[in-house]
Amino acid sequence: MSRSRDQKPTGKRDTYHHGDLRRALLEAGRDVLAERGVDGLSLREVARRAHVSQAAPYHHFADKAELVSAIVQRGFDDFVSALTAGAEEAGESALARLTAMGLRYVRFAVDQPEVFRLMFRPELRQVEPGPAADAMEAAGLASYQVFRDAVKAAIREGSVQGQVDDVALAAWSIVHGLATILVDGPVGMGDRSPDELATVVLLALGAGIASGRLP
Amino acid sequence: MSRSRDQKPTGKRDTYHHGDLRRALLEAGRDVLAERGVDGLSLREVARRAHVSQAAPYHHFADKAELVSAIVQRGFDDFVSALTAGAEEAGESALARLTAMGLRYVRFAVDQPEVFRLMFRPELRQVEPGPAADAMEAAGLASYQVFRDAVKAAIREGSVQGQVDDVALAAWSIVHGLATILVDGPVGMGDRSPDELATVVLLALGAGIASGRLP
DNA sequence: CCATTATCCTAACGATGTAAGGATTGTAAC
DNA sequence: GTTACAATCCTTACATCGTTAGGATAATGG
Repeated sequence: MSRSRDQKPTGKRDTYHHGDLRRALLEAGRDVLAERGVDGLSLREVARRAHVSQAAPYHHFADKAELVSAIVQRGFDDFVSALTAGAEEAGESALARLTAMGLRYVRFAVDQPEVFRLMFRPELRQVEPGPAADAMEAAGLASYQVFRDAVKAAIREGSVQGQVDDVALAAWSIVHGLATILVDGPVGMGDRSPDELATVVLLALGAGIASGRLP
Repeated sequence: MSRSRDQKPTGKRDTYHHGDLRRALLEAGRDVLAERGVDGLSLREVARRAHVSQAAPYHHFADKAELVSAIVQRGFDDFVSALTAGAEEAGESALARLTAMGLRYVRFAVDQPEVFRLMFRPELRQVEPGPAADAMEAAGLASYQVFRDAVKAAIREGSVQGQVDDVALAAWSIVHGLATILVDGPVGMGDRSPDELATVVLLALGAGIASGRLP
């Protein structure tokens, strides 16, 4: 009743009368996800951490799916940021930029495995068709576009040969595959670091898409 | 009370007094999984389909996790069978056999997406340490070994160059990545068939691991 | 200042995973 | 064949979850 009145230490409160619950729920959701994994992510637990009742989230998210979808969107945003940041660090060479993106891709997965898993899990994308679904779809496509553009630049640069979509698919596949294996894989990778493994894999593919032997 | 007495049309009944519930539960579990996906897979629903009470499964599986783990084991068995069958069809060339396995890999994922997803989902592998966990671990490793052996043969044959583990990781990554993208992917693949896409991707990698440019 | 609307809470429903205790049936020893 | 034992199954119950309904409170617009 009056408890929710004296809980402003969380920070800003720019929206309506209590606090900006939406953002608080999102943050709490990300925390729970990172701590307890996908199965431990319950709406009630999130509400608990935000110090609100179990039904309060329904004023900001239609579903649990919509909360999850918001977390996923945020994940894709960070993902795209990481990829582009990696590319910019890499300098001018389009091939080097592409490789750097691959490295960041794998690192992102290893650093935030739970978010990464959620991002590529379709049953969680079964949110009611609407703005939430569209936004998540767009976020996913955006990250693919960043990757595809880098491939296109490398082809234009001449350091890579082949059809854009073919090369992009191959590059996306091998990087996504490694990331998935490192995160989910039943097979241990010895004591080699993710960066090391990513380099190995990218070199293998790089030799292929640079060799001009593609149809 | 007397209903469970006259339900023998399901087939064999070689175990204890009612029917061989364990097998029936496994089959029902696979059905539910294929029909309603991972989220629709509940122990109670499985029990319902087997015409037993909700608590009956606990005499054959300690957990829901143990049922799932059994389904996953079965999945890995079928998976290994599919891979080796593909290899045998491919003839003598070790490289051709490796490629054929890649194709089967992707096909398996597309044909049985729900099972495939479960197979590579670690939070479902969080079953209590014990025989069930060990069996599932072994099943996963077995499928990797089949793949790795094919890589080793191709290297011995001379059609592929590089360290076994490096090449195996690259090959597994690109194939697993494509499979995952086709099954989970946020990005549509146009109207090209999985087989077509798998060929493209495998060629890209093949050119790399055959080029001798690997470190 | 007042009505409207947004936000939040309490209470409840159905579904789920799981445990406890009792009933029933197959197996085995006599 | 009868009797004891163990395996199998059922009913009941509890905590948790997602979600809805109806009522309280506080911010906003006129």
